[in-house]
Amino acid sequence: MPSPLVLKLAKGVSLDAGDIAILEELTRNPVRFEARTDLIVEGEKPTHVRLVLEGIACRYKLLRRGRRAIVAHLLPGDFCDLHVTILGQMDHSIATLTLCLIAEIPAQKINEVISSSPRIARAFWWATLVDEGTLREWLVNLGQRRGTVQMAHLFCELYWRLRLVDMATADSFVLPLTQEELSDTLGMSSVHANRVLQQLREDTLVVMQGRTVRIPDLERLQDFAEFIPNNLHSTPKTDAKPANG
Amino acid sequence: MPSPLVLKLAKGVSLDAGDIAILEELTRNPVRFEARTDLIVEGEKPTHVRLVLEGIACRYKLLRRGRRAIVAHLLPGDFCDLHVTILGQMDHSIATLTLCLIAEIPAQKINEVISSSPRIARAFWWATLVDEGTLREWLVNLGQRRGTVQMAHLFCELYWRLRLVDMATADSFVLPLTQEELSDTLGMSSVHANRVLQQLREDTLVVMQGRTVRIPDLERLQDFAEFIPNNLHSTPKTDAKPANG
DNA sequence: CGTTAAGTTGACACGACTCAAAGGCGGTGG
DNA sequence: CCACCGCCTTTGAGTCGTGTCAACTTAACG
Repeated sequence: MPSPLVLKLAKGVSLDAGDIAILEELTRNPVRFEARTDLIVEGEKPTHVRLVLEGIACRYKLLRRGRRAIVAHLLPGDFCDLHVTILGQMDHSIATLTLCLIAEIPAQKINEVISSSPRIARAFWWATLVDEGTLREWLVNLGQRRGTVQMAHLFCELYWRLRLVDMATADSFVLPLTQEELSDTLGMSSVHANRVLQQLREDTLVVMQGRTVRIPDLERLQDFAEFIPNNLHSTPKTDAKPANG
Repeated sequence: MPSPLVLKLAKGVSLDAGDIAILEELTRNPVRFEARTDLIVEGEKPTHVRLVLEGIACRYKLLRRGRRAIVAHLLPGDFCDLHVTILGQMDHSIATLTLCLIAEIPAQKINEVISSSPRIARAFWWATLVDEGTLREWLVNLGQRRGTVQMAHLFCELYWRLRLVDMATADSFVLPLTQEELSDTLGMSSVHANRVLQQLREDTLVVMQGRTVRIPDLERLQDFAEFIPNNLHSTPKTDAKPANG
């Protein structure tokens, strides 16, 4: 079974067998982290490049009055700090949200890999740009939409991103986040997150069974959420059929 | 007089005379664009790499109900679309806000420059990471703070970023943006932006004289705004004295 | 079966949006 | 030099979304 890194990068850049072998090699000997564990804390200087193989992690910042802002979700196949070694110190922290398997790759190893294959170098750039695009999408979401639409948009994004690494079925995915964690990413109170979720369920835009989120009508949810799949740069351009069902 | 690109990059990475000459070369023959002109529109595929030399531009997305979300301010020294040629198409548009001088650099030229000097390559990476950090900072600003604090935070950011390219004095800078443009970046109505500005002036956190913003007490404004200069990765680490007064 | 974390509910306060209209300011042309 | 015009800024009033506080219910786990 291919690593999520290969699954993801292959959707943006075409890789040959040699590239894939090199990438798989990077993900050997992952380290296991319990849920809610800091991987690196604001102010530290990262020494390794980290890569999520299993589970969900997040970038976050702590603010006054005990508030926490989650500024990114790190899913399988996502780098935590590719090239951040260039900056003096972390401007945010990274923590696991669920139980995670993380590959820890020496920064030097990354540089070797980049110079060994221009396709891999390109793939890493692509991943960086996709992350940046996601960040802009979040910015629009937080700035311009109200609670229910925000939450719906987040669900659409998670659906497609998880789908990209074969972690979602055609109409559902597992979401192991608490309402408080959702509220920290959308910048709303957890009470309001709860009410927003109730609203979405009442309108049957989503159906929640335990920790799995089912989307009865993806078109309808995406329309409600003003969600444009293209902006993730990794979703099908014309139809909604993913590469690996 | 050095180009803003050199001024900016030199604060993150040490460059030698040869690097500087190469960078200056990139900024020859800029093109002039009137205020409120689209440079590139969502969906297009960029052919050139653009660089702001004078004026202020922005990244933006158009949304339903005629709303516009500004997701980044592009100041002198900022790249518009470094490496975005890797992605299929633009997921946002770029437009000037004021009269601008823009350098248009063939993508191939960028690649040549990067391979000619590892220091320049590093400097470009650094700039990309700084942009990403700014994006995260905006995310926190939009998600977690209320109107007046948001606006104060934006002013702090603009102050330091303009200072970086010698476009701000010790306690003031020129802000040629309308209240509507400010409101589009902070995700609030222009009416509310107006009231928020009145509040800041009443508290003498800022003094506005025409288009110049004066900050009587930077410490006080930054404290009010929860602004942490370090997060721009380009401001002094310990004291608040900039490199070029 | 007790304990703890997560989810749910209600009441109230306030920030922010909307609509609508009036005032200021800088341009342009007569 | 003044009148006009358009764009930006400012104001007011009413509505609605969201935050806060506090208590209660449910689920998870040993």
